[in-house]
Amino acid sequence: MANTSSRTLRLLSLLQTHRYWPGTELADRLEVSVRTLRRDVDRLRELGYPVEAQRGAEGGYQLAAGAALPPLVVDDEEAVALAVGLRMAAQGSVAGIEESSVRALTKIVQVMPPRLRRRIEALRAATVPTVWGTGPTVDAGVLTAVAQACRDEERLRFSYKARGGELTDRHVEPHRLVSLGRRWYLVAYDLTRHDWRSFRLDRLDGPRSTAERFRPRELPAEDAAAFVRNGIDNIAAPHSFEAVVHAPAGTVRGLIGQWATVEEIDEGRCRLRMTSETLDWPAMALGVVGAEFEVIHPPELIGHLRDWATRFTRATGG
Amino acid sequence: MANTSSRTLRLLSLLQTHRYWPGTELADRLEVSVRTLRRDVDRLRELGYPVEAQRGAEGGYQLAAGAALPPLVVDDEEAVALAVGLRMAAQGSVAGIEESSVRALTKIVQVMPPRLRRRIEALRAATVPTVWGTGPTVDAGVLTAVAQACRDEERLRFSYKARGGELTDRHVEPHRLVSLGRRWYLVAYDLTRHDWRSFRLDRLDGPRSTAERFRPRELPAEDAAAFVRNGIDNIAAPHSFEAVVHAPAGTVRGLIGQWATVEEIDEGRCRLRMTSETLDWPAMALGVVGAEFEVIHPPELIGHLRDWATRFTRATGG
DNA sequence: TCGATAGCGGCCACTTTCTGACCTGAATGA
DNA sequence: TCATTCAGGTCAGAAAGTGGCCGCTATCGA
Repeated sequence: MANTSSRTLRLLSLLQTHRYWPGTELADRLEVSVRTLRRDVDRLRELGYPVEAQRGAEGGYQLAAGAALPPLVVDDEEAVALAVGLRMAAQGSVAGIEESSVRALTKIVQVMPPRLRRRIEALRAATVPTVWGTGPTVDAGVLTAVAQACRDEERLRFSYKARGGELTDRHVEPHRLVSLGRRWYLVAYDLTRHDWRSFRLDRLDGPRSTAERFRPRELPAEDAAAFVRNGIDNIAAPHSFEAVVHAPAGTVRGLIGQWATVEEIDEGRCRLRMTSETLDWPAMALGVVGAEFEVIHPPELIGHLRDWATRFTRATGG
Repeated sequence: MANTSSRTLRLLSLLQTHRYWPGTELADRLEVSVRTLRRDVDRLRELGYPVEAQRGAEGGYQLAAGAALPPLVVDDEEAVALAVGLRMAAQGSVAGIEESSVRALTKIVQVMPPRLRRRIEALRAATVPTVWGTGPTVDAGVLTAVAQACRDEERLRFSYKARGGELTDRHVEPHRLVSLGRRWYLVAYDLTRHDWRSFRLDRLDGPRSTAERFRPRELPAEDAAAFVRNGIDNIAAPHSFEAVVHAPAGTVRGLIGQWATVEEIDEGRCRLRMTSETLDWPAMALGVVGAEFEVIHPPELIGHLRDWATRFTRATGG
C-alpha cells in the first residue's frame, strides 16, 4: 500500500469524491510531502486527467472534465446504484443504449463483491416497472451471463424453449447479443446443429458457461443485427402518432412532456407527436392530458380510443 | 505513459474488458517482459484486486470478484449508459437508491467529457417515462448541480417558485438532498433569511454554484430527512384502488402484472389491486387491459374514467 | 499597495523500486 | 511423458521516486 501506483490511484479517488482539495490536506491524507503531491498531480495530468488548480488563498485542486473518463472509484452503495440503473437501461427503457448497458453491467458484475450482488437481488423486488410491460422481460442474471460468455468467447450451455413449446438443451458458441424492438437475441453457432442460430433471451433458461474457450467463427451475414432481422418475421413496427390538444403547450408539456414532443400551435392549442409500438401509449397520454383533442393520425387510433371509451362508459354505468 | 502506475492501471482495464488473458499477450500489450507482468499482477493482488490465474496450457489471468470494487475503466458508450441508467434510478424508479444514484451520477458527470454530456442530452428525448410519471419531475441537470454543491460545500444561488407562485432569488448553503415520496428536497441554510429551509427541487430553477466554499453548520434536526418531513404538511397519500376485470387472470397479469397485483376470481374474471398517487394510473391500467371491468373502489375513479371516456368519445366523433 | 497564502517547478542528494535475464519449481492438459 | 504456463527467487544496472530547499507567480483581502 505504500507505493506510488496505489497512491496515485488513491489521489484519483479523492479527487473524485470531493471537488476542492487544498494541497496540504491531500498531501496529509496520502502521507507524503507537498512536493511529492505536486509530482503525483503532474503524473495524473500526464496520464490525461485534467487536474486543475487554483492558486492563492483558498486555492486547491480539482478534477475537471477531460478527454477521457478516468477510472471511476465508486463505493458500495454507488456500485449498487450503477448496477440497478444499468439493469433498467438494458431492459430497454431507453432506445439505443441497451448494448452498452449490458457491456458495462457485465463489467461491473464480474468484479462485484458477492455481498453487493445480494443487495442488488434484494432490490429487484423494489423495482417499479419501467417499460409498458407488454412482453416477457429478460432476467438480468441471464443477460449478464450470456453477455459475459460472448465477451469472453466461452462456450455456453442452456435450455431453450422453442416456438412450439418443447424444451431443448443447447450447446453453442455465443457470438453477439442483439437488442431489437424491446427483445434480446443471442446470435450463436449451435454446436449440435452445426449452424448459426438466433435465440430469444426470454426463452432461454439456466445458461451456464462451460470453461471451454473457442476461436470465433465468421458469421455468414453482414452483422449480427442483420442476421437476427432476417430470422424473425415480424418486428412490431412503431406507429407514429399525432394529435392536436386543446390546452396550452406548457401545461401539456408538464403533464406528458417526457413521453411526447409538444409543439405550440397557439395559446390554447398544441400539437402532440410520439412514436410507439402499441396504440396504448397514445391513449394513455391523451387520457392523462385531461383536455379535449383531435386525432390527426393514425386512423387506427380512433378505433382504439373508441374501444377504451365504450368500456369505460359501460364500467361507470353511463 | 511509460511508467509503472499507468501500466498497472492499463492492466486493470485490460482485465476488466476481457475475461481470460494469456500472460504473454498481456505482457505484449503492455510492452514489458513476462516477468514484469507477473510483478504487475502481484501489485494488483497486493492492492486487493483478486487476479486469478490458470496454469498449464490455455492458462491465463482473470479478474475475480474481490472485497472491494476496483476502479472501473469504462469506455464512452458505457459511460453514457451509466449516466442514463443512474438518471433513471435517481428519478425514483427504484425505491431506496435515489441518494446513491445521485452521488454516483454527480461523480461521473463531473469528469465526463463534454461530448458525452451532449450525447446524454440527446438521449433524453428517447427516455421512456419513468413510471409514476405524472408528477413534476426534476431536471437531471438541476439534480446534479445541487448535489455537487452539497458535496463540495459550495454556496448556491437559484430562483425558487414558492407555493404562492411568486419567484424569489435564493442564496443558500446547501446541506443535503433528500428524496421523499417521489420528490427531491434540498435542505439548506438560507443566507438571506438566516434560517434553515427545505426546497422542492422541481420548483427550483437555474441553480448556479458560486465559488464560495463554506464550513457546514449544524442542522437543528435529527437528520435532513426528518427536517423535510417536519416541514411538509401533505405527502400525497396514495389511493388504493380495486376493480374486477372480465378476463382470465393470466392474460391480465401478462398485460399489466408488473404494476398491479392480480388475483384470480374464476376462469374468466380476476381482481385487480394497486396503489397510486393519482387516478391516472388505474385508468391507464384499465385501458391497457382491453376488457370489460367494474370499479370496486374508490368512487372518485368512476368520475375520472367518465371524464376520459367523454373526451375520447368526443375526439373520435362518436 | 502590500503581505499572506498556495500552487509551480528547478535543483540536488539519497533511497527505493523497477526491470529484464536467468533460473528452478509446480500445476495442467494433451 | 511433454509442452505449456504461471510462480517466484536472485542479481545488477537503470530508472524512478522522495524530501528539502529555493525563488517564482497568481490571487485575495486588508
